[in-house]
Amino acid sequence: MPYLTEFFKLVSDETRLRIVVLLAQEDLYVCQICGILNLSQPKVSKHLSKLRDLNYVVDRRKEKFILYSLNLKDEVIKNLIQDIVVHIEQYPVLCEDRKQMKDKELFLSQCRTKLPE
Amino acid sequence: MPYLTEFFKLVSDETRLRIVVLLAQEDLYVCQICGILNLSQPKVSKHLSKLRDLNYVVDRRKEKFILYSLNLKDEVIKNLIQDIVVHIEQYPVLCEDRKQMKDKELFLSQCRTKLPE
DNA sequence: ATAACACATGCACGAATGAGTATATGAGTA
DNA sequence: TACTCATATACTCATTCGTGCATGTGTTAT
Repeated sequence: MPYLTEFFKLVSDETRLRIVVLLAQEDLYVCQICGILNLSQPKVSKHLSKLRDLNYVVDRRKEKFILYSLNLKDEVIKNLIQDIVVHIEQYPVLCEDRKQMKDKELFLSQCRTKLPE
Repeated sequence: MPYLTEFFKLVSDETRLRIVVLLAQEDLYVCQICGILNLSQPKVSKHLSKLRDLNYVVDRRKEKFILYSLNLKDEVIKNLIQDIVVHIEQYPVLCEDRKQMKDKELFLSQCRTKLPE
């Protein structure tokens, strides 16, 4: 059960919940997350590192960039996050984040170089 | 969304998660919770008061005793707790709590007076 | 009224946490 | 090699949090 409480503690921080929900919808680079959430890079990086240290996300380098993806192992947790995404209209902040994510140009402008792929 | 993060913070504490999962299965008196979890009364009471202040549980007095019940409003949260209960075999601590709960005599012995009903 | 019991709360303390700023690392490019 | 950019980390600080112990409140029974 430490897995459950550990995860709950992580997503009890609004920023981290927003990141997790974003990653549940799409793999993202750090600069994209900063752009979408409109938060400073160190802040985002620090939260990502917490998630990474505890293995809830994994990262892989792509040239100059680092791509993060979700890495949930517990079925209950996976269901939870999926359920949040399904009911995302109920959560204005998460909903807004999703819109920002879809608006490619906006968050791309955060990164001064063009992204891989 | 504050509702989500607020709840996650509450259940990021192991004791509170155990209490919430217990109450998801059965309404309980404080002394019963103490007995089942084998924790001091002030500790249990304090956690209950946090849950109560934020309206995730409600209490009603029955004679000398106070009965607590769960009071979840968000569908996603309700699903989550139900899902934990359904998969409870995966969480040894919660599983053990459930056994203690079913073993009436054990936790009744915690209270020196006989319970209502 | 007093005592016993169920429960709540106040206080003190150490530990963990999130934020901001500055700086370090590491890859690509000229 | 020097420089730029993407990302990570170190440091400080204020705040929050969980715990244990003692005590307060409200109810029942004698």
